[in-house]
Amino acid sequence: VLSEALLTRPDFADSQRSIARLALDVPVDSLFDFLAPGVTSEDVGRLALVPFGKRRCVGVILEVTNTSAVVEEKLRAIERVMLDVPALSPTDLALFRFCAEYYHHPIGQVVLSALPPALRAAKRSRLPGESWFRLTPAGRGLPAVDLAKRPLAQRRVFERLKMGSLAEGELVAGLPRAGDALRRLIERGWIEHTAPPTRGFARPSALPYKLSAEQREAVAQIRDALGRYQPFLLHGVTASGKTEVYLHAVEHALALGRQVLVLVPEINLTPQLEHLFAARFPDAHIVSLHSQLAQTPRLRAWLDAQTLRAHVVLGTRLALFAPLPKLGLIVVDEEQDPSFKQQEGLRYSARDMAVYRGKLADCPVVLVSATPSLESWYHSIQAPRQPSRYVPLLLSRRASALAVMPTMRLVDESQEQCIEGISKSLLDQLAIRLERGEQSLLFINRRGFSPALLCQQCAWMPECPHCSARLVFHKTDARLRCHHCGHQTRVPSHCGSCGSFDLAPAGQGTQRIESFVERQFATARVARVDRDSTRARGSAHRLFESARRGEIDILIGTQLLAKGHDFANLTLVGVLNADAAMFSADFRAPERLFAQLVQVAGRAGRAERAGEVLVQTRFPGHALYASVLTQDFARFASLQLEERRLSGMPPFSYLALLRVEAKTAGLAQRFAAQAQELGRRLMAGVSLFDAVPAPLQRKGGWERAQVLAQSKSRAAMRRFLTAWRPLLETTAPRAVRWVIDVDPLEV
DNA sequence: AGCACGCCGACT
DNA sequence: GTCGGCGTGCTC
Repeated sequence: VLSEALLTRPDFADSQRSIARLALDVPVDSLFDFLAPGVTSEDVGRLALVPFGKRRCVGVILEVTNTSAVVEEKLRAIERVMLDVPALSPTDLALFRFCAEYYHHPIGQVVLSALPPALRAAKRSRLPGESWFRLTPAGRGLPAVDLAKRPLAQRRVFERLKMGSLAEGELVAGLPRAGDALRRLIERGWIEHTAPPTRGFARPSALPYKLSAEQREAVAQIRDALGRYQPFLLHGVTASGKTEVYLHAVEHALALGRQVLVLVPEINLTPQLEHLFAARFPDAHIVSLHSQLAQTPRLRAWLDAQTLRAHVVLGTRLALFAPLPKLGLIVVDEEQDPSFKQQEGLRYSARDMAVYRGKLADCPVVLVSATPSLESWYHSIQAPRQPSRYVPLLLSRRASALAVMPTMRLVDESQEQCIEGISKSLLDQLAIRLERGEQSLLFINRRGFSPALLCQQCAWMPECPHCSARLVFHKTDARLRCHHCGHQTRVPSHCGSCGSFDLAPAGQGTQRIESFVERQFATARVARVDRDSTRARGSAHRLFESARRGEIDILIGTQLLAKGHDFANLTLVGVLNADAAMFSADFRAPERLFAQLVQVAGRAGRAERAGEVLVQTRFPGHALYASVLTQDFARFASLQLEERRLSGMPPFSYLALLRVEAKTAGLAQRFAAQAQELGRRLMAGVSLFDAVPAPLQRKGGWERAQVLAQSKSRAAMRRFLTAWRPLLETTAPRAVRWVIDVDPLEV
């Protein structure tokens, strides 16, 4: 009787075996169990190669147990634990878990999307860079006689490691078949991988930087917070020296032997910032991480971060997931920038997750902006005893006494003569700058020649066959392009509706402004900066450099141009289509316009010459412009917050958006409506808006609908989504694609 | 997501 | 009689 009972007790039967639970890149919110002989809880966080269906996948070991709910026959064995890659730390895993839970995204996809693509690919050759090795305790205690029996290469490796840990290169120098020797020694448990010794830093070699009183105060507060969790909102007008403040903070963190993570919105900004960091911290190893990096350098940077070789990781939102065992400071520059929110797959906000990561790592998180998001701003103005409070750090003046704020002026388009969308006042000012040998910038957030082609007879306009959008006319290569799906065609010779040959471009884009300006100012050196002109790798950098050297008189471009770049000789900025934001249904449009205008205005007059900004508008009386003109963010923010409070929008509520896509509008709409109905029955402190077509109803051949959920309580929203999602999973027809977007940017 | 299985229309 | 369409279901 006893033996029977023992045999049927699963935990007894299982106590001898080891089962690893892995995160795999499948859209299922569960872990997968594998037989894993010899794997212990020490291996949690390691990557492993497993057979999965007909495939073979890389997964991450998240748990090690000895029981499984899966029937015995189904369990398969791990093929190999990847011991050459260090394990992800418990803190890294905690971040992934939180991310999966908060964004209601499958854990496996969160974990795997955080890994560099080179590690995700199952078939992988040697890791780049150098591994470091050391003797294990068993190796140190190894009797000399045992060693004497080993082949020569193994003995030599062993001898070399007696002196301390070594990089692979030095370890195997001059040894034949050294790879085998290393493997054998690892198998015997005599040597193991280890982290390379951390390099110490010399103090920054550059001259001491003179900080203003405000800057010093800001640095002091961040420095005092090193070693504990504390978010800051570093808010300063453009050119107030925000970068200098966080560089000082970085210096303090490095001096304590901590690693630093710096997130920036644009790939374009990383080389510039990398140079700045390299110059300031010559002894620190600075790596950058962004999606344009080739696989091998990206893997290398990632491993450098994980093995403590890198002191500073600088990158775009994906750098948030870089493993940093000694993380001591996080900086999010231009924290309001929409590019911190990923718009497909795992729809995470790198800024919000950075704050959580700071909590996990017990370190300060510095959000930096001249025009903070209203969410961050609201956190920073709440009563000091509020636990969620971000400590405000204010820089109210430009750093150089000589650099005055640019003046802003509205130009009423309805009162002025405009040629090709440019007013007489702006043309006059451009002429003046040319005469003085100063640079100008024309900002128009629309690439192409004109946003539409218009039949002069019947007002027909070519539209994208896959999207509910007009095709944009690109004159340089005589094509019509869809800016939403990439579809393109030749320019039609005649109207698709009435057959007339009288088709004309309607409205202005960067190309049209460029050609007009070139005609108007024949001697001026004109350059256009948009996604089309900077497609080739490095071309953006070359354009900016050439502008910086003063080889360009008039820059014309989209928001690519608005960010971060300093042109000392630039004294005039013209803004051409600011009004577009007024027609947007999105409740964040004013906030974005304000940020964009302040940002682009910040390009003017960064040195001693005063800058001037002309904003062309048809609505000069609009309330929004009153606060833009003063560039008074606090005033703008308090007006906006009042509106948000009245409308119950964030930061006074939390939003989640169910986005539905299907091949027919009916199907998308039906599922959205059904989802709303299902949700309505669960409701607990969450209100659901009616299912509606998405702002861009058709995109890339998919019809889109959406349901907005709103709640006063973040916890209630989380509970609601947790209950709603399984209902959607079981009821969604296969022809429907759907995703829950938590804290959506545009609704 | 992949990748199989499976059950109905046009082809050697 | 087979090739292949994509609907349905599973992967430890």
